[in-house]
Amino acid sequence: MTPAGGPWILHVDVDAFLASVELQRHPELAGLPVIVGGSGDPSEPRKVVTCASYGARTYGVHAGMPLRRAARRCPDATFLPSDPAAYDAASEQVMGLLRDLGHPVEVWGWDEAYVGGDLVELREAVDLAGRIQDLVTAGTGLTCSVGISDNKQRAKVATGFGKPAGIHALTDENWMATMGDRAVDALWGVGPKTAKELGAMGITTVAELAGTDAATLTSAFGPTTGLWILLLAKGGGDDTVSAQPWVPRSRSHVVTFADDLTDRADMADAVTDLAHRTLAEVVEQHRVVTRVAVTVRTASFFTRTRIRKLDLPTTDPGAVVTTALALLDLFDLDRPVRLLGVRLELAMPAPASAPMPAPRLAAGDVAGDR
DNA sequence: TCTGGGGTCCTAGGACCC
DNA sequence: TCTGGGGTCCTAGGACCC
Repeated sequence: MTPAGGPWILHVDVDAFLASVELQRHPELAGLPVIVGGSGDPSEPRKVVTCASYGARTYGVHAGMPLRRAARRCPDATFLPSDPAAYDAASEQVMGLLRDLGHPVEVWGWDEAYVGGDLVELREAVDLAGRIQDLVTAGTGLTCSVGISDNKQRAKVATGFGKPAGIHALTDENWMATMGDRAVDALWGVGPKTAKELGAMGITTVAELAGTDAATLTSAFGPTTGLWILLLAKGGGDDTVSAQPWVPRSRSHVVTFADDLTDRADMADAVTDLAHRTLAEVVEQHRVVTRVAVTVRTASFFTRTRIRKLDLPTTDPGAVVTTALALLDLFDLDRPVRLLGVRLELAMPAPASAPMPAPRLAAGDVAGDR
């Protein structure tokens, strides 16, 4: 008998991606704890672990942990600087292998992708998952975990049960038995804040959330979010897999300073530099800036963002930098600044095939009739 | 032991217009 | 002149994810 659900979607997740790429490049470190982050110097303050190998994870080291704490927990680890170009290349290699299978591949960052297509029988999906694992390992030396379900959110949750290097399927038949008693934040898209708010409403488990009526959730979380988390709890989600390349909405850079800035001129210099760097990348991608945002984080971690729309979409450094500096000036800069950031929002290219929308004039809505 | 960097999407509220 | 109802644009802030 075929389990309810399908067509099936695979979520492919390369295990400990950054650390595993480094282990491929440094075979002598195989099996040893490897920690990627910062410039590779574990004594650096205000730097954190970007990725820990499974060897390092056994010491309690994980992504987001300050490097200095990681060094205390695992003094024998090898600390390596982050090398984005190497991860780009490895990622491209993995995604290329996936695409070669002939199914639609939706890339989700460096180390994740959804694979869709006409996988009607669960058996086919499981077979494909196994082939993907073999292919990726043969082609790159990396291992990956694969989750299978009939939508992306549930497939992603399934992957968690397969890690590392495993395959796991979540279907209508095993969803509640597997997830019902777990805390709501086990759902992909439900985080600590929503979990806390749900908790205050007496809803702590996935099964309880799934049994809550829609009106209760929409009044607490709004019409979109309320219905969405209800759908997630029932095992639902987005079931589309698009092979169309992702068009980024924005590009940004932030810097956390080793020592807080107190001099306004230094802050202006930093914002100018961030704006130039970010814009250069935008121009390289042949994109155009529509809005400029500046973020300031003070020593007390108080964080605020100011944003301004440009009069016209532009790639002019003068316009972008001037706007960024004007935004910086909107802040009270009388406290030490820990972080500054610049984000550039980008004009979305018009879809080539979409026809121009026809002008709409409804009866009784004639221009100038009021 | 203090808390990185790069993203996306949703909601709320004010301004403004019809 | 007052009032109601809708719609869009804009910014701020929150939440979440890798």
